[in-house]
Amino acid sequence: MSRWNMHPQGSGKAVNIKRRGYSLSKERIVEAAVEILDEGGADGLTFRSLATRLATGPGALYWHIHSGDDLLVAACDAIIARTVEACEASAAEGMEPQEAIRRLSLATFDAMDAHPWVGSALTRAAGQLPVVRIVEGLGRQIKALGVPEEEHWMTTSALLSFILGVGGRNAANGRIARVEGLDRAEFLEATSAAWSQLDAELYPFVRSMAAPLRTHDDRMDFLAGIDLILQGIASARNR
Amino acid sequence: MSRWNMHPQGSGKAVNIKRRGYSLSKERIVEAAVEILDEGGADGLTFRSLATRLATGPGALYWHIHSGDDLLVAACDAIIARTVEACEASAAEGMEPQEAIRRLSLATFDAMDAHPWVGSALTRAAGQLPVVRIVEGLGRQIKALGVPEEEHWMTTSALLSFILGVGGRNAANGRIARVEGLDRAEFLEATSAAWSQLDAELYPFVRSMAAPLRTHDDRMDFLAGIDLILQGIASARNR
DNA sequence: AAGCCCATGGAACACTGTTCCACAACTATG
DNA sequence: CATAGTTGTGGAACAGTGTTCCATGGGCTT
Repeated sequence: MSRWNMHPQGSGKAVNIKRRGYSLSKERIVEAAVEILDEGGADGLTFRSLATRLATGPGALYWHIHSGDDLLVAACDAIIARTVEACEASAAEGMEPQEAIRRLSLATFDAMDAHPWVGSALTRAAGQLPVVRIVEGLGRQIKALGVPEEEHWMTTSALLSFILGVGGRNAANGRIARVEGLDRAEFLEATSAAWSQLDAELYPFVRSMAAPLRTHDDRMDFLAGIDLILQGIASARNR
Repeated sequence: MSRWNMHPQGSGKAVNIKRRGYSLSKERIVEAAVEILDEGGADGLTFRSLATRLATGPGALYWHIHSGDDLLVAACDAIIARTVEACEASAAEGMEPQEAIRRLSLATFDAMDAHPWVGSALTRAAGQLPVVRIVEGLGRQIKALGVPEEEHWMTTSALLSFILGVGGRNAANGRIARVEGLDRAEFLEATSAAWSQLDAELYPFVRSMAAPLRTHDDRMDFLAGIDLILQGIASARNR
């Protein structure tokens, strides 16, 4: 049931300083978790590594956090919350819905690019707060776009799936590259090399993508994908 | 480096019967892995459970499989290979590219629906054989659609991201439901209930989606999303 | 028949998430 | 001010994981 609790801070009462010079709190734990995730990816975050960084034992963490999933969702939400907030704060008054969707999507992409673990965490946090924040931002604009009500969910869901799909893919790439000890360029180079050696009869298209893969721009492709969907929405309206 | 090996069967020479009445082989191991995955989800597959089912020890498996990732990718490919193959076999001669894309996408969706673990495995197998199979199928049709060459990768990638996004999301839902001990209907009910209790000021849109969420059809929404992208592609061509 | 090598499967290692509990530190009460 | 109670702590222990290692067995070649 705790999975369905949408309010990550709990009752959030003030806590006093304890023996270690500062006390544990969900905020402080999540903050440390984000640092570890940024440094070592999702595989680097364990209750041991987190406890070590906070100079405590694993058991103490469970007083504030109910499970590993809970921790990951909270860390994810720490990033997404500030991303969505910053995006809304900088939104102009009379902005076109399409432009607002582009901005929110790009902001999410950039957040997942800066913190690759967010991509996979978001997928695993289906229905949880961080996803809710994004859906809310997208959905309002879909509504403003004049999409018929019975298509609100389908349309929003399509955008969300695309965004999470890209994020998940990038996260997976990052994870593999990290395990393999490669940086992004080397990883693309390796994939490209593997693709160019595929059977020419069976995989002509993928082979022909080996070269473009090396130089393509993830961010531009992402935005182009968003525009594809937005155009699809627009053309569905004008029929 | 083994990660880049695109040929899952290795040299694949015939193997003779050994002491257990039948010998281990990558095919047989993968077959057992798929059974375990179908029964218990991704969390149910461990080298121990697999070894037990095959009446051997974990060490023996490593002679045929190089790592857990390797195992998951091979299992995933076993499903995707036959899915793509069946789809191509049933494709009519003069079929419209759009229709071919719809069919391949739906076939992939249905495969991920029948084997929910495939959704997450596919994401983690970025650039590997199973993804290559899907990209090849999509890409050919994109080409047939007359999309300009410099947009081939972006367009194919957009479709792929959407498909993997949906699959990943469904897989995550399934995983959570399994952990929580819920079936699909109960899971949707729980999510819907949680959404309807969100702050009305902060999340009006998500709240309004609580009801539709309960009755929506994943498969129809998926297909509608594909059509959105296809329409986007078409309208980009006619400008 | 001897030797060889592929393949096997069990033990061991270093890790994981999670639970448990003795105990410390702060708060409220008599 | 002493005492009792509550909240929080952190280390130990449990059951499990992926992976490596290696003594041993089976079948093939010479």
